[in-house]
Amino acid sequence: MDDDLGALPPKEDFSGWYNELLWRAEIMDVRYPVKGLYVWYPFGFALRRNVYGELRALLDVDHAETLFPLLIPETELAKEGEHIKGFEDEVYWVTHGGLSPLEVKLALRPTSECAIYPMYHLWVRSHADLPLRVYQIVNTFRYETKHTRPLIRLREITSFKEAHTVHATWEDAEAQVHAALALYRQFYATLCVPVIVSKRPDWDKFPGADYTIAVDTIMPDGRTLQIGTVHHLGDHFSKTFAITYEDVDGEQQFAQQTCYGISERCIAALISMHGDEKGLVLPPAVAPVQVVIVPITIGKRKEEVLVAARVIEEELAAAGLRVKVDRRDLRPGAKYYYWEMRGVPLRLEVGPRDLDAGQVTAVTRLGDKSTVPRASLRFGVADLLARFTGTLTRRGEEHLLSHARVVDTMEELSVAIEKGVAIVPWCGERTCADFIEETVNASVLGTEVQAGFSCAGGSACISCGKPGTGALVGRSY
RNA sequence: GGGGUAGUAGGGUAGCCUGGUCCAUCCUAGAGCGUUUGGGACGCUUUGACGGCAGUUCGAAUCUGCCCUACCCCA
Repeated sequence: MDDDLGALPPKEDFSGWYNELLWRAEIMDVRYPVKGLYVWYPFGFALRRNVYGELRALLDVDHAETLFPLLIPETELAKEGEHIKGFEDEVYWVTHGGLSPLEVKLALRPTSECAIYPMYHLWVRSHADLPLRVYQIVNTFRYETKHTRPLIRLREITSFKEAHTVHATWEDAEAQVHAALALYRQFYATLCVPVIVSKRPDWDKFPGADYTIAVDTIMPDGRTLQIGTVHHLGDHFSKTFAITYEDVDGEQQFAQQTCYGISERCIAALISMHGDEKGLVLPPAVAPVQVVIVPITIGKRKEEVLVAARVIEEELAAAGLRVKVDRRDLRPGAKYYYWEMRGVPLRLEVGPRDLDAGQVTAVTRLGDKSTVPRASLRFGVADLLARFTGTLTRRGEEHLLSHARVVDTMEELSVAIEKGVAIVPWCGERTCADFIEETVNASVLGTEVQAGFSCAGGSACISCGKPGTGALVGRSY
């Protein structure tokens, strides 16, 4: 009766749309009986594997993957005062082994500095050991008290990629900060997710860092989502954990460090940026299924069509594509909706009419329909996928542009903040930031803003009128 | 952090005030059989639940207490 029964809630209702999409597309099952912990469905996990595969490939060029323990003794965690202050409210503690109380409580890592740096103390001996670049992909735990949300605010972050580097000089470490940012830009480019990079205000930096640079994106409702951070740690932790090296002159020096991380929020961003009311829309680079073949089997020619579909599957698989023939006993239309929900970039339809015409019908996830000659199918498919990626990138950039404004009055800022982010001149003083935040009910997210649009604005601080520079203001998740 | 609303089968709902014929109902839900297949097929058969724990009671989805979970609003 009602043709729209299968559609998702409108994307304007972002919360409803997001929650329903996560289970309808089989990304996360939110029914696990502990608050803030969720289950990856196999399909969601396949997506996760592809996304993190891209991240690994970028890191593996000059980082080594490793794995440190989940448990951190209280004695190590408490060493760095500023750091522990930033996390003490949200640490989970292991207090017992069986029925016996532990002599030293063990923390479930909220992040791994205090697990890794005691070992760096042992590993780093000489300038020849530097730079040291290591990363791991692990789960971390934070006792979140605000509303938890799958992939966005979790008590168990299941997919935290954290890199920890050690360098001889502060400048070397700063160069690593820039290298890490370049790497993250490249990562998000493969996901077709546009980003805004900015330097967090001093009061919002990572506990124990010299400074923090963050990567944000803009969600469909205009709120920002922090999807990556890069921290220059200076010698803050190396002094605490005695990470020293012998320089060329034989002198002991404190090392300079950085760390930077990305969590499964990258998948929340990916899903939210591209999805629509039919479901996921995935870039070919990470789609678990890149091409789905739907055989149109009618009556007597059923076998012939199935054979043709299998041959196409083998041909495309041999070309390195993730391809699947949907042989289930369902109407073709039901299969179209099924794969659209799961974001498959390209659907190929093979039926008697296509066989007779020596072609294959191709429909992209965004609904562009064409026919590809059977003889040059490989190239036709590769071309369609490449164009599809280009379209997603362009759409993403347009979304970012249409939700960002450069303004220089409080009135304009109030208006802009209703729909997205704004760049406003700010003098850098905390009191002015507080005033801005209270006036428009948003946050001053950062300075030295880099995005795919001009960030030049007036220079008189929007609050006090003194000289200022462009600051990013928005409401964040 | 403060306030609200709600948890009934895979999903959506009714029932709750007023405890008892309640075998509740709908669905792109599951299983089976058959006919089908160029945008969500149809018929028949069938499966399955009262968030958890305790209490009141002859009897609890319904009343009481605690806990868990989810969603919304405000800071």
